[in-house]
Amino acid sequence: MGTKERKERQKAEMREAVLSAALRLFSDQGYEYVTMRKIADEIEYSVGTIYLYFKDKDEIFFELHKLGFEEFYKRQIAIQNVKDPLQRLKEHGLAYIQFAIDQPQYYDLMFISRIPAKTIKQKQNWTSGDRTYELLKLNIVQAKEAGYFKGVEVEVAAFSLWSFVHGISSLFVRDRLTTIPMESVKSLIAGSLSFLGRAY
Amino acid sequence: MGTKERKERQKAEMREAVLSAALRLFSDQGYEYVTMRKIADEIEYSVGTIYLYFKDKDEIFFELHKLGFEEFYKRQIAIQNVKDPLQRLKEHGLAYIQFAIDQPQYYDLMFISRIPAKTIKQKQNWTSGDRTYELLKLNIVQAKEAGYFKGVEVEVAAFSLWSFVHGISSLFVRDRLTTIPMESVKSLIAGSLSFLGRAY
DNA sequence: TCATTAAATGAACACTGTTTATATTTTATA
DNA sequence: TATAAAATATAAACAGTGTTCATTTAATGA
Repeated sequence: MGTKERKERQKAEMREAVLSAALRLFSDQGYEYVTMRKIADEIEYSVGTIYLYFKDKDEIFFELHKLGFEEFYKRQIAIQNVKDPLQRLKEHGLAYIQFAIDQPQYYDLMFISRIPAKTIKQKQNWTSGDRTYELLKLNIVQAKEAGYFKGVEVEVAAFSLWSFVHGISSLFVRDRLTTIPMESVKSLIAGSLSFLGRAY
Repeated sequence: MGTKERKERQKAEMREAVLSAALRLFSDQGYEYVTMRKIADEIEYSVGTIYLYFKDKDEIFFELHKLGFEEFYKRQIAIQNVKDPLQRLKEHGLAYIQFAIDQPQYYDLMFISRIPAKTIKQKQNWTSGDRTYELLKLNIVQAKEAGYFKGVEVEVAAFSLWSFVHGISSLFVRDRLTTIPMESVKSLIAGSLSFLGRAY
């Protein structure tokens, strides 16, 4: 009598197949090149079928969004073994920017793309993002305990650091640094992180 | 025999009308809501006519891009009368962010929107942007002369400051700060600029 | 076996930017 | 001034987009 369970499993598999196809297209060419018909072709189903498993394209968008944040969080956690609080904070920033460089499409989706109006209201969606932000704040608190960030509120420091790395990342991802050769960009980024360190 | 001149004037007027309609739609709803047909409706011509005056939609995009940079540059210049080099630099940053808050659609177009592939190669396009960047570097040099930014390369400082204000601006423009009430955002921005000042 | 339910389809809708054959208007010349 | 030539404007068409829906096909349980 496990037909119900099997059906649910099949439904999950179908969703998985759609997402995996979307991800494949997405990683290759970026989000705007992912069309419903291309996904349908990829999984060898008709367009209409996708709409039996996903409300609309935005729902697929949001699932990718979630996947991106999971990968992102993993990378940030991996940095937590660095002992020195200051060094850890720097690695944190570096890992942030490196993610944007390695996975520009994901970074775009997560931090730059216009968020569908419907999605905004669901706060729950951002928990994966909040998680990393909490991690950043924790690292700042620990740096404070080690004597840094004297007289700076944690909220202000966190906002500043986020803005900074996001600024660099988004300029890179949206091709505003193309006049600068890639090598120079790397040394500029390194220099900038050092410069920001003076404010700690 | 002034028919040639008149024709040229009429051509310019038509381009002007198209741009002004595009700008109107654009300022109201943002770039993605500007369609060729809506522009045509607005100026009471058929769609095809627009293509006699503009190669494609990107050309209209780029004209708006230029207009935005002009307004942007004006604002930056207006700040140059501030005497104290440090204060001037801060006002510079504030003016930058304020532009993004006042004219989010323009800011988006200038610093966030994907640049059409064709446009990238025309370096000349970015002169208006370069102009402001040169102004920033000049202000940094002058701050250096006043004893700030010791041991920091001008290029690094300029890149850092730009990344910072762009980070804030683009998070704001692309709705990544919606969980924070607007009042808090303002004080966060003020706090951040002060925090960054510690690195000077 | 067969009626009922679920799943999949492909055509259609309304929209997008762009092209093009056709029609209209303006210009210059005979 | 009449007319051929050139410039300008138009509407329809093309290929693409996300989405919907009547219809067909497949799976289910009595």
